[in-house]
Amino acid sequence: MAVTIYDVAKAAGVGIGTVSRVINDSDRVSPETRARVLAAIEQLGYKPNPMARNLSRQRVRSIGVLLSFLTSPFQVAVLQGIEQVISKAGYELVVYSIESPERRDLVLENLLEGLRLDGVIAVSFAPEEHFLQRFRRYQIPVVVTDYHQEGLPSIFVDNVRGGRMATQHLLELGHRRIAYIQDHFQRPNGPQGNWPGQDRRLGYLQALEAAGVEAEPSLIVESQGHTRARGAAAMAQLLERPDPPTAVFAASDMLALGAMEQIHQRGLRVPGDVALVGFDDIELAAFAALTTVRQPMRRMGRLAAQALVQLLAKEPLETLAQELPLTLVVRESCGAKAGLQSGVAPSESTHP
Amino acid sequence: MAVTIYDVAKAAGVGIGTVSRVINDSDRVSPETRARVLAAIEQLGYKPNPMARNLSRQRVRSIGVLLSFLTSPFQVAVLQGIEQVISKAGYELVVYSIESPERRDLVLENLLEGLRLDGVIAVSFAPEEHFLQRFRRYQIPVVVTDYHQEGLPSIFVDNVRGGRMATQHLLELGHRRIAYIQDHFQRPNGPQGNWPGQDRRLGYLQALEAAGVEAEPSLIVESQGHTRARGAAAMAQLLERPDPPTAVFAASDMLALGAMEQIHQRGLRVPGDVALVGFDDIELAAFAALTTVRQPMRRMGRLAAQALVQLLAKEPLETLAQELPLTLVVRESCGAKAGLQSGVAPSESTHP
DNA sequence: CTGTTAGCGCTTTCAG
DNA sequence: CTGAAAGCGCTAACAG
Repeated sequence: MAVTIYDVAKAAGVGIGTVSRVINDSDRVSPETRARVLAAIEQLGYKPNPMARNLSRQRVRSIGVLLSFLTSPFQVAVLQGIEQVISKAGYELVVYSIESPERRDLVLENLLEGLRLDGVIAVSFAPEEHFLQRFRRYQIPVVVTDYHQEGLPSIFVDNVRGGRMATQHLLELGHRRIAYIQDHFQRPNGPQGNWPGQDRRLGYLQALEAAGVEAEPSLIVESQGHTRARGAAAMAQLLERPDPPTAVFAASDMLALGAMEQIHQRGLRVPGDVALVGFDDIELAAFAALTTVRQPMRRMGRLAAQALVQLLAKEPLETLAQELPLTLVVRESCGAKAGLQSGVAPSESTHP
Repeated sequence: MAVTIYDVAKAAGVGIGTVSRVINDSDRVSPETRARVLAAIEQLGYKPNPMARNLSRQRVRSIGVLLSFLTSPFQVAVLQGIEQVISKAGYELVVYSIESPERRDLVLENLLEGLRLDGVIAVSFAPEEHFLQRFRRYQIPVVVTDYHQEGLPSIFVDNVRGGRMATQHLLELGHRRIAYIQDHFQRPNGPQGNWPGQDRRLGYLQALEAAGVEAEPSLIVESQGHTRARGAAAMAQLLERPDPPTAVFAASDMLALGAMEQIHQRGLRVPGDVALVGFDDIELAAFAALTTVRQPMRRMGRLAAQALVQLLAKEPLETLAQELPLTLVVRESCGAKAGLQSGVAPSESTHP
């Protein structure tokens, strides 16, 4: 096999304990000894074996990210932010994709029983309390993004406010019959039973009420997940009504874009016939000239990863809850004016 | 600590070797003994410790994916395909993002010295021979996607043909001054020194030649990487010429979309003033109504992962090289006709 | 078929 | 400060 700590010890004429101390450069070792050991390491080309290390330490120096990977560009953007920070901090990034809420517990279970990760980032949901307890027992910090969980380090936006912003925008445009396309999950994403889409709906309702517009329950359509197909289906449902809405707020850009397709397919135009507002500001949104509420997605990921890295370094966090700002991005739809709009910068541009 | 193999052995009244055999259910153990052990396992809630296992086996039951993650939707799509298969096969998915070719060797180095992965998938490049040798020595299979490497399991498309398809399409439309926007890397992605973008250029040149059109070297513009900004810059360069091209073939959709933005920004239209063809057929392409050459991205990932899983199961591969088909997807640009086009189905739709 | 015995390579007490 | 020794929990020979 490869060169081990024993070889180094022998070569340096010290005990393996000393070598261990040197490579973990924490403990006190006399400068001379250290130098000798370092020389031996250098000369032998010694590399500590991570697996042995893991077994001893009961940790693997890698962090897990839980997300419904295949579903949403939003989550991919968050992941990108996470990756930036994590890899720089020298951790491995293990990605767990969860297709359905049902699979979530299974994945969490495996994750707890499996290789012990150093930390976990949950995207768009918070693990249930009994899982959190176990993570705590194993001393595995958990950070949550896109979801505000009391008592847990969370990076999030004010989705209620976001829902208000979107709806207010439509109200200001003069719309009164405003529909909401919500992402619907079978069960809540966290103990509180609320999730971003639900908070956005709350904001939507608040805005309507503030404007003195009575909310019509049938104008709230639920679609399973954030795909274009779902958005299109929801929109179709709305357009087939005898009294279709004049404006639609969708819980995500993907849903909104699906809705937009549907609108165009019926020969209608955005915003001429139906006004549309999305949520997230994914890259696609700029291309489709979709008006939307922008979340700082990559930043969310970066901050979450930074918080985790800090936690792992035993540094205390200044704040458990970090709220990030939302921005309403108003664009003119492609349907309204020929040509691709590029008046508004695409979300966070890729930095070189 | 948790319950170990010793506890199980004691409870079942057998030796740890037997327990080990049972949990690795490979060897011959008498049915009764097995039943007793299984009962003890069940009763004690025993879970094998992956880290101890790793150390013993010198393997970690996880596969690494190397890609330039932040850069391209194409690679994310491939990753999605990989994830589907890998997680189902019970492996962990470790993502390594490589921002620049220079970092590549560093990552490979760490990967070889670090936790031993069971297998590796390289997206859009092939590790150099000396790395491959080391992987071979460690018995870590390597599969390559989006790149054809002799002697290595590769999933790929015929990029030369793709380049030809795109260019022929433009030629058939009557264009003669056709530019090519290439992704340029500082150095080749593999021993052969060719990479998808270069092969596409080759196809471009072949098509021109076959049509009796003399290629003009200055119409080939190189841009670093696959971002919209790069595409826009390249397009700007082309449009500022006294004799701009009437058509442009870009090495990727991202580059093409950047080009499209630039074209629109100058008040020109696609394809009216400048015809445009991209490559990949990422989801954005459908929205921008971009004509493009479609690659089966997710399938690429799935096949690569399947090949790797097979290799890890010591099953021989039927074929080392798997070529996947390309499709020319013709769309009308948003600039040509108002309204979002949805005549052509978006690439692979997300399955429920 | 099955128990025993060595490791795997490192971390971490625990005495010096 | 440093060496020796005891694991970490499991796999894999090796004798029965």
